[in-house]
Amino acid sequence: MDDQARIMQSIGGVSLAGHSVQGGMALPPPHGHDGTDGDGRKQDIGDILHQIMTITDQSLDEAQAKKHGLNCHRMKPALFSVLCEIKEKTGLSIRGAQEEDPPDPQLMRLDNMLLAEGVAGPEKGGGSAAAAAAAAASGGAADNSIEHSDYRAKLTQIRQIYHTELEKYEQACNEFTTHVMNLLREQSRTRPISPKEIERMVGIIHRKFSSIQMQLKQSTCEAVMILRSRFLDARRKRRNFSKQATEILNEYFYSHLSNPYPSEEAKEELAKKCSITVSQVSNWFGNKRIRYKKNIGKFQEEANLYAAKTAVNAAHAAAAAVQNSQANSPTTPNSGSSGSFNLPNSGDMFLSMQSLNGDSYQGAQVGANVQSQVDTLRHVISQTAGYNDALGGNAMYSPHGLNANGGWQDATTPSSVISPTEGPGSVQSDTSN
DNA sequence: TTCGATGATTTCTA
DNA sequence: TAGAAATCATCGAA
Repeated sequence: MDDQARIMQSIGGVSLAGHSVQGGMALPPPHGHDGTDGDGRKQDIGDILHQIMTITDQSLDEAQAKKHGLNCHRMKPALFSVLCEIKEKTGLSIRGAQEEDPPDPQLMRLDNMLLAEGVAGPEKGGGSAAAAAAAAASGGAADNSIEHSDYRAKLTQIRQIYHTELEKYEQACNEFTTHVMNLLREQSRTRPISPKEIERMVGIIHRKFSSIQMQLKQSTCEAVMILRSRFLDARRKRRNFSKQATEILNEYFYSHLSNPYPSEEAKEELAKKCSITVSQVSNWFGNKRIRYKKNIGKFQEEANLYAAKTAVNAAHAAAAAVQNSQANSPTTPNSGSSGSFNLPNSGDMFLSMQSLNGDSYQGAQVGANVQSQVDTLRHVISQTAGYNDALGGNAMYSPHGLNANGGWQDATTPSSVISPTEGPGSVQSDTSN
């Protein structure tokens, strides 16, 4: 029987983890032996194994001394090789089951979401894209910009916490990995630990830490989702438009009552003037049309007010234009551009002014009529608490813009439409009473 | 706290 | 796709 076989026998004799060691092993020749003293070697191996098995029962100093003795033992390299082979074989079967984990789809989803929200990946304005999308959905302007910046600030906060925690985890992971590797390297001198095994151990540690990271990512995603939903919910938190904005919108509405459908350009202009968005202008006109139609009586007073207001403005503009016209070319009052009305609110107003006396305005006649209207209106405004009182039951405006079907008449047929901005004419006759 | 006003959203239609 | 109509949700005055 050769050395190898004898070692096998001995190992088998102590039931070393029940492993049967097969295959050729290149065992180094035992120190100081020529391979003939079989009983002596058997005794040696028996001693070594006995020492190994009883090492836990010994005191630390004693064990250290024994350990040193074992390390120096002539049979140590042979036993070490056997253990290495056993470990290699058992390790392979374990590795086979554990290696090459497919990427976790949940982790991928989390990563993608964090990237999309601007939490993970390079700094790109703290998820400004997401915030902008949400802001666009909300259609807000000034107020939303506040909410937008608030959203960004909170997202930046989440991003900072996420990165700090991630860094902490990575640092802890690296420290722990280094520590374990050092320990394993240290231990590899006394027990068989292959570099592959160390690698595997590192992999296990990394997997453990990435599961912790996943929890962090999950929590971050939840935080972002909550923030996002709160931000989007804020869309419903409306704020009333400023008084000025409402006035501008109302002026347009009542001066275009025959066809209160502003064009895209007009909407943009109004949005600009009112510091709101085009969609808010659209909403406002949508609401206004519906509510006006539903309760015309209720809006009568408002209509009167705005009609008068528009009339005053128009009259001012007209008077100024006439004055200019007269100053520039007294002999030809209606020559050039100054002869025609350049009203701030064109459309109905222009039409109503044209039809004020049945004919279109010309030259000095315009000046006289308009000035008279202005004076009358000024008088009414100064003498009365409000148009309603002054006008009594004689409404200066009646909602002729609506047709029998409840819809607005087509703006392309203004001749059949009596605009509310006929106000000046009506006012003149009404107040003259 | 109530209630009307009002901005926003949703659903439907032409 | 714009607009009508219904509805929701909030604001703000009483």
